Parts: sequence; C-alpha cells; structure tokens
Amino acid sequence: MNKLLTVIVDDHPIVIEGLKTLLKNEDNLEIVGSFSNAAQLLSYLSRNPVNLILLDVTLPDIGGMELCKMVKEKFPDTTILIISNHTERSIIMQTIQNGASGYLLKNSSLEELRQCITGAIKGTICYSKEVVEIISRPTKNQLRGAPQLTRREKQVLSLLAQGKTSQNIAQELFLSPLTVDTHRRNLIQKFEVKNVAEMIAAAHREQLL
Amino acid sequence: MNKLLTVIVDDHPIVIEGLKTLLKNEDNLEIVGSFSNAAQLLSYLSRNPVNLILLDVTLPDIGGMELCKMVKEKFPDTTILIISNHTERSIIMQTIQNGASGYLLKNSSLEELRQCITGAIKGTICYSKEVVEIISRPTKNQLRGAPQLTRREKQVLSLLAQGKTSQNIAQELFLSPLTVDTHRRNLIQKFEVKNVAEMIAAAHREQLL
DNA sequence: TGAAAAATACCTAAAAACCAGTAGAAAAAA
DNA sequence: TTTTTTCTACTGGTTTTTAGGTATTTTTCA
Repeated sequence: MNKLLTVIVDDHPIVIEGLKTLLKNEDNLEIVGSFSNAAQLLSYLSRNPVNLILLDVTLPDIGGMELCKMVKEKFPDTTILIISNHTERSIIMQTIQNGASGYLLKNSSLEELRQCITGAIKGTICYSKEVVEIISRPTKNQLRGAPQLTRREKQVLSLLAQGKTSQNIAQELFLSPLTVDTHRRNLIQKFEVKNVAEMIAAAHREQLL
Repeated sequence: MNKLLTVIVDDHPIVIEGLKTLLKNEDNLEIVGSFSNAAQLLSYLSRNPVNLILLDVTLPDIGGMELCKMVKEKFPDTTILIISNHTERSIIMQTIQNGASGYLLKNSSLEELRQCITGAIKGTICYSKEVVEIISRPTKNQLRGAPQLTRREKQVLSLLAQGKTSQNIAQELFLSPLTVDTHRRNLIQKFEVKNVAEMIAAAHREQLL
C-alpha cells in the first residue's frame, strides 16, 4: 500500500514541528509538506496529490472553517483532520459540517492521533476523547436549563406574560393577591432575573411561553 | 460535487416512503436517513453530516417549529425544507423565521420539490405555488402588524427586556430617567399592551427581540 | 427651508411591583 | 408514615411603574 501523502497546515511553527516529529516514524504515512496559511495549501493542492490534511482552524488568511469547505469541494477525496485548540461545541460541529473527518485537540496523544487518522481514512468521523466529551455534554444554555417550575408557577408566569397584575391574577385563580405576589417572587428567584420583564424574555428564550 | 446528504423527518411512514421513492432517482441527492421524531433526528445530526432536512412540522415529541430552531442553532449550515399540510399563514411565516429555507405542501409536485431543494441549497428561500398564494394574502393579524419603533425605542425596549429599570437605562444611555420613562410609555402605547411584561411577550411574538 | 417626526425633559399622584422575611396547611414523595 | 415540596397567606417597607398631561430641542426629509 502506498503511504498516505500528508500535509500539515498551522500558523504555529512549533505545532508543525511537533506533528512532524510525532509522525516521523509512522510507516504508512509520509509528510510531504507543511504550510502556515491557506493560500500556500491551495497552491500546493492544485499541483500535487494529497491524501490527508492536518488542519488548524485559526489561520492568518482564511478561517480554517471555510478552507475546509473549499478544499472538500475541489478535492473531495482528500481527508481533512482538524487539529485545534478550540473547545467550543459550535466550532467543532461546524468543521464536521464543512467536510472534516475528525477533530482533535492539540494536546491529544499520539495514540489518539494515529487512531483518528486511520479512522478518517476509512471514512468514519473521528474525535479525540476530550472532543467527544464536549460534543456529548449539552451546551451551557441547556446546562443551566430552564428552571423547574411548579404547576401554579407556570400558571402565574403565563398570566404575567399577558400583562396581568397580581390583583388580576389573584381574581382569576381565586387566590389572595399576596399569594400571587409570593409566586411571582419565587419565579423571579428561580429564573435568577431582576424583574418580570426580564423573566418573560428569559422564559421565551427557554421556550416556556 | 458531493451528493446532498439528506434526511427525512416525518411521523407518517407513508410520507417517508413516498419522498424516498420520489427522490430515489435524483443523482445529486442521497437520502441517508429517515426519522419519525425529533429525538432521533438530533441524535443522528450529532454524529453525522447532513446537508438537507425535509421536515414535517407535526411531530410526536417536539413541535417542528422548535426543532427547526434548535437544529439551525446547532447546525446552521444544514438546509431545512418544511414539508407539511398546514396552510395557516402564521405557521409558514414562523418556520421561515426559525431558519427554514422553504415550505412545501405535501401535495406538491416532484418538479416543485426539486426546484425548492436546489433553490434552498443555493441559499434562497423557496415556496411551492400554493404556499406563495397563502403568503401573499395577508391576515388580519398581519394587518395590525408589529408597531413601527424608532431607534431609541428599540434600544429602550431591548434594555427593558434585560430587566433594567428606567434609572439603569437612563444611566446607560446618558439620558434623564424621565426621558426613558417617556419612551417606555410610548412603547406601551404603540404595542397596545398594559405593561412592560406583556410588551416583552408581544415583542417576542413579533420577533423584535 | 419648513413641516413632521423623534428625542429630550418635566410635574403629580396613584398603582403596582419588588424586597425580606415568616409560617401554617395541603399535597406529593420517601 | 414521616419528610419534603408546594401552595397558601401575611407584615411592613421601599422602589418602580403607570397614567394623565405639557413642552422644547433635534433630526429628518419632502
């Protein structure tokens, strides 16, 4: 089997050197080039065959995200592995959407790197362990999550969103206005907001209205 | 060019089969999955790249509307086409507002479907013929419409939604609290609501926040 | 340039919301 | 059945909003 023709794209020379060293002894892989920006890579690709690209997402000229997309359009048979420090879920998901076959953090072990490369070449998408964690843990928006509301509180919230005053609500629910007031205060505490206006906005964001 | 990776989400197996059959012979599109509820779709999306989602709005678990929004937040590059039987204007408009790239009725022709898919992928929003008719005749709701707000009013509205008091806002905008008060009152009048809480809810409905 | 719209600011007073507690009864969960 | 949560209601006090106005200065645009 031919060796995998591999290039590295990263604007940190140190990272390039590190990867080169790490992969020097891999016998099914040969590093044929390394570039510090997108233009260099594209120029090289148009002249030479490449099987695998190890790509950083932060580059001086084009965002790695777009670059990934461009490369995949022109050279769909080339496998792209993202090697990055970004731990934001959205960025990771986006790169995959743009055609990358995997995502590794720069502190990944050689073992993980090797595993991801072989996986990616076979066509599967491959993440390093930490990345899997990031993907599987819901976003902080979901993490903080909508507060747990009681039945009564939901009722009161909904009536507040209709512009009703405590008195109105009390009449409607056959309660003392003071009780409604308590519910209102508990709601504001649960939502961790300053007043009803902000609470309505928050409730809307959390799809509670 | 790669084939468009397409998934179908509908709780009617018959619709799924129908769409599959219709699209089987499209050579620039490949159906890689079909799901009967939102949870299945989300789980698949987190693991696999998808270019196009054909989505029904009525699903057993989450409303297609919310689902649409969620998907677009997490995977903004995925194109969503709504395929539905709902002919209510508000629903159609809402899906578009939530990030869908088009809306078709289930009785649309293959020709229309094809046209909408190519259009949507290119970034334009695409409706089938009947849907265009529905949209073009405005409803009484649309007649009342969202109020016309001035620049300052929008600012104040936004800050109110953040739970700020008139004093806070005044400081932030270098105004007299009394001025902010005036803006607030004008806003409440324009929205024809009773207080700020209801206004925030209304503003959210009209997609002004 | 002149009219209309928007932004600014003020007054008064009542109504409502917000804050910080407490506490008994009812319902749900352990 | 005991414990916990939820629902109920209260005291007392402060801050903010709301409702009725009026009025000057900027901006905008026709």
